[in-house]
Amino acid sequence: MARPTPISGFPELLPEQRVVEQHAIDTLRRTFELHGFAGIETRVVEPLDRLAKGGEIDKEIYVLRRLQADDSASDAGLALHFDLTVPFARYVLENAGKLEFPFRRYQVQPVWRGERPQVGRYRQFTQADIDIVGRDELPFHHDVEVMRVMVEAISALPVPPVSFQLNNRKLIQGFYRGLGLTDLTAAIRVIDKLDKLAPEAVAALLVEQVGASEEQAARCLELATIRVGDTSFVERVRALGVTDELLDEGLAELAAVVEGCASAAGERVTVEANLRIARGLDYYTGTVVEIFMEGYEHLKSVGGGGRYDRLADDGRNVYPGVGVSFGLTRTLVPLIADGVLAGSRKVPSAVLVAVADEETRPASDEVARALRSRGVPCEVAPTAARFGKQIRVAERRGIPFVWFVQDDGSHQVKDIRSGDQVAADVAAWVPPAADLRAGTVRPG
RNA sequence: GUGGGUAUAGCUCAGCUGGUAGAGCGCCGCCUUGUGGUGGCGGAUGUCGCGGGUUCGAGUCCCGUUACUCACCCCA
Repeated sequence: MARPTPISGFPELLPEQRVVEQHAIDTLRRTFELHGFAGIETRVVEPLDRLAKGGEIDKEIYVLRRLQADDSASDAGLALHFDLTVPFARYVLENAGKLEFPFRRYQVQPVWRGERPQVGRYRQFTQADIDIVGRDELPFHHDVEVMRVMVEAISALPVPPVSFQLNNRKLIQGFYRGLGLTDLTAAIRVIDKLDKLAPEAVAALLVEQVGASEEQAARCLELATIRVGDTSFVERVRALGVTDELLDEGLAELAAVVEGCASAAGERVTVEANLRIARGLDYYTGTVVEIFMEGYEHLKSVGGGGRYDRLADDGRNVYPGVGVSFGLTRTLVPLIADGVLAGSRKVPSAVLVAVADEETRPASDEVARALRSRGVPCEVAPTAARFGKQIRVAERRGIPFVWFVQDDGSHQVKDIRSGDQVAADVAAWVPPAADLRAGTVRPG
């Protein structure tokens, strides 16, 4: 059979690359759990009518169908989830009686979208989400909290610096209302084009499509170009002379989030108020965030999220939520491809136990057993080849140590990077902590 | 969904106006008979994406097809 070819948009990693992803997941999980977020995993399918809400994303949904399905099949109308928020909202409703609110959870799972793949854009990709959801109400301080947790989580990853660009929908909405603009959605859509169009062109569109006066359009642009790393945006917005209650509320909230995240931020993660960030999705009602990675701005955001006052609604209760999503695949796959990140070795083993000849393989097996009993990952040489070849087996796999059982029954362990070989006690030897497990390295 | 590019060894690629396929790296062996890496010598490997056409002859030209890839759209 001819060699199979990859399927575009469905990335697969080699073992030494998977190490990077696994390490990132472990790191995120540690931070999430430190903050009391519970891990859940939802099924990968949802009823199609729950996923399809009339958005453009609809046509990107993969539906599930049995090859021999007839119309009455019970799996008719199932589809793969395209994010983790919709399944989570459903999960909350389904288990509302068994969950404690406010409920905080993290979730790291693949999602599927039938888009045309490109760099950083896949049809199957893994997201890491954290959300906090309340019943009927969710105090604002959770907005600050959830952003802080993600700032901390990403800070612990060995990725290039990332930037949290924060805004608040109340601020935008209040500003536009105070300005006298009515079609908020249209205005946001036009402002979003600042990426591609010159400010003058955007202003023209505001006049044409949103019905703004030239004066109003100018004000909108002034707002949209405010971008600062502290709370000084409050004064700058006020200076624009628009007054509105909702605007005040939005300003206060955004200031609180920016300030709250500042102490968690550092060299690896910066936080800014960027008043042109809106996010396309309609369900955001307050805090919004988009995350960008330095040197990888062409990927667009590597994460995003915000506040949604109606995450879920069962008719009796509403469940407001606030959350952030981090695109693991989008972040990691390009970094791995560029050689920015790599696995430290191809196998978990820290030690290869050499085999002198097949008659003494049991002695080598015994060494491995002893090492494993102390938590040292190791494997026994596949063949009793010349020692030079056995060392090469280790070298190819990136295994740092080779263990030899001498003819007289004594033991030696060799660090094949330095060539140093020393006597070792099979009942006590452990590798340096840095060599114990495969990890992520930055070759560049 | 729309438009462009590409497809040759494990990898990166060369192969001119058509004449039975190459390099570098990697891999294997030996120099080196129980200790790798450097060096020297030797060696193996391809349905040239797939199908059809033109031709005495196609990796090369034409048509089709599939896959990958880039851009638009949109998003993590």
